Amino acid sequence: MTVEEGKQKFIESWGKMASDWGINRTMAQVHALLLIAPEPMTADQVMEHLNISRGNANMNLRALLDWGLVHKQLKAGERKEYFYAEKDMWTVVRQIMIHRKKRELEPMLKVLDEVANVEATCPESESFTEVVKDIRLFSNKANQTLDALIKSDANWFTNVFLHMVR
Amino acid sequence: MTVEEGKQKFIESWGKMASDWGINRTMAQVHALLLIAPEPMTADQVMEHLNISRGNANMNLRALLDWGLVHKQLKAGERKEYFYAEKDMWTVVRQIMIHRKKRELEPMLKVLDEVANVEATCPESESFTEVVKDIRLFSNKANQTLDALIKSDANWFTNVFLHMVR
DNA sequence: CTGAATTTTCAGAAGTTTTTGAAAACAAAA
DNA sequence: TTTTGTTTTCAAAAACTTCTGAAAATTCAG
Repeated sequence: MTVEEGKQKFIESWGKMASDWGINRTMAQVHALLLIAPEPMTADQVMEHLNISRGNANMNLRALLDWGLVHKQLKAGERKEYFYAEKDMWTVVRQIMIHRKKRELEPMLKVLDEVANVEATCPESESFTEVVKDIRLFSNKANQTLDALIKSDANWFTNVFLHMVR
Repeated sequence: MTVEEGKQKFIESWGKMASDWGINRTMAQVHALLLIAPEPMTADQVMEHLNISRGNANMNLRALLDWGLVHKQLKAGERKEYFYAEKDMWTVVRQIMIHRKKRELEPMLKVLDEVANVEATCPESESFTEVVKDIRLFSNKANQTLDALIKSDANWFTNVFLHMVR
């Protein structure tokens, strides 16, 4: 396999995996492209390399900036913006956790809190309140774990792994 | 809020969250419905409750069985199949981990292995092989952690949490 | 077997998400 | 101020996913 083929394959499969995870395929491909680029790239280079339109490139670069997975670089004397990816995997994962926790886990917790206050009068509702209580407990634990995880450093992962298999 | 409103809200937001995670919204709603149902339900009851077609109900019940999140129950003297949800949250999460690890993480690991063997001749490919090596290390660690996690019991979560915030 | 109840399938319809590309907005240089 | 290079926006088109419903297949009791 040549380097070019390898890059191609990497970008493709990074995009595929991301779309399984509810993340736009193109956004992930742009990320992958910048991850393996030796130098920061312009929007035009991204468009050309991935064969996507200007609008698409712009939107996804913007989203990646917003997620903190890509950064801007301005070169002195140039008007074009250059983009480069955050390459530290631990930081990448942390940014994704922050973003998705806020967007997805927190609203769910809010609903669980609301719904837990249902008057459990009829016996028919027993099952409901019990399941909700259970999920609520679990989700709160997940939320706290994520909080701690986000604050921790790259070694945490290894530490937990060792702790777990021990 | 009445019990009925609560159930409604729960089903809706469970579906919403799932679709953020690349899981079919209806599949998650069927799961939510069965989670809070006091008794096993037939396909007809599911259809009626969620206002979906027979085909849709059938497909999603099938998928849930396949993911191990819902089980079948046959009642003596009845031809209809009854369905009930796996209610233990730890088991639910474990089943999801097993399924997604196989479908999503493992193919990525395979690609990373292949791609890591690219001949790093030109200096241009330095950046590529380095990033790939990094991601590969990280993903393998994640994979091992998941394996251990899948084998472990419900207390693991609490244990790790205590270990982490300590 | 036969026939009624039930489940499964799948082609086309409906719905949703992503992409395009041209026009508008913006920003720096002349 | 005007020109030129660059980024942003957004309505419409394309692509993709999910859902429907009727027909086919299956299952089981009689």
